[in-house]
Amino acid sequence: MNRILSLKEIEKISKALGDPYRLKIMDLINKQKDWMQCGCIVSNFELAQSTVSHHVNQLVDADLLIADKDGRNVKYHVNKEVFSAYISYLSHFNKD
Amino acid sequence: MNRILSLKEIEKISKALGDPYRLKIMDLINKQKDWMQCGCIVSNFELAQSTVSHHVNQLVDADLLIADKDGRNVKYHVNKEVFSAYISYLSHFNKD
DNA sequence: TCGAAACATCGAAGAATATCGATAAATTAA
DNA sequence: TTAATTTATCGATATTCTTCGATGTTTCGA
Repeated sequence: MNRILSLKEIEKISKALGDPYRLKIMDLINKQKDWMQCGCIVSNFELAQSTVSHHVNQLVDADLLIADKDGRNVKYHVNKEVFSAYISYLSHFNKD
Repeated sequence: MNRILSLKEIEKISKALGDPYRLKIMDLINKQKDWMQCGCIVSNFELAQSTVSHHVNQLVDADLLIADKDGRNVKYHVNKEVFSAYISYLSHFNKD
């Protein structure tokens, strides 16, 4: 049922989460009911559009976000399955 | 009961886990029954002693490892409490 | 006391990442 | 078709990270 992540994927996910803006972007998208548009993210930070695009891309690359292209917009939502798998990996360090 | 981590701490932990060597070091220490000595870690990788020391320090800095100084040795063990708190934070992204 | 052992720290080189402005590509609206 | 909108990409620069060898510090053993 649960997807198993490789060490390389764990590394990529961790790296993606290791930045304050990316953490806040995740939070922002997670707070939305369904999805969130990229332009809306840009307006939340004092960063250039290209920089936000770069950050979001890293989150998509790490499979933490799923991008749905819709016309000229892109909508994002959190990949819960991957978070579960990540948590599952981390749980090894949690057990007695 | 569960410790609450700040965003800054979450970032630091994620960053600490975002490196293949550090992930393997965590694994190595976690597999030990009680604790692990630093020299033993060095012998597991093709890295200079100073580099391993640097990596281990980042893990200690992020509070993922607890260091017990014992004479001229240092013994490490996993900080399960912090892992619990980290997992607890990540669980926000996991809920429906 | 002196030398060896175990880690830490320092300084430097190279690699990777973050950030920006400019521009490109795709799509919608007029 | 043209102009505007949304996002992606590119090239450049600044910062941060990784890694090493050399050296420092502390502690143990002879």
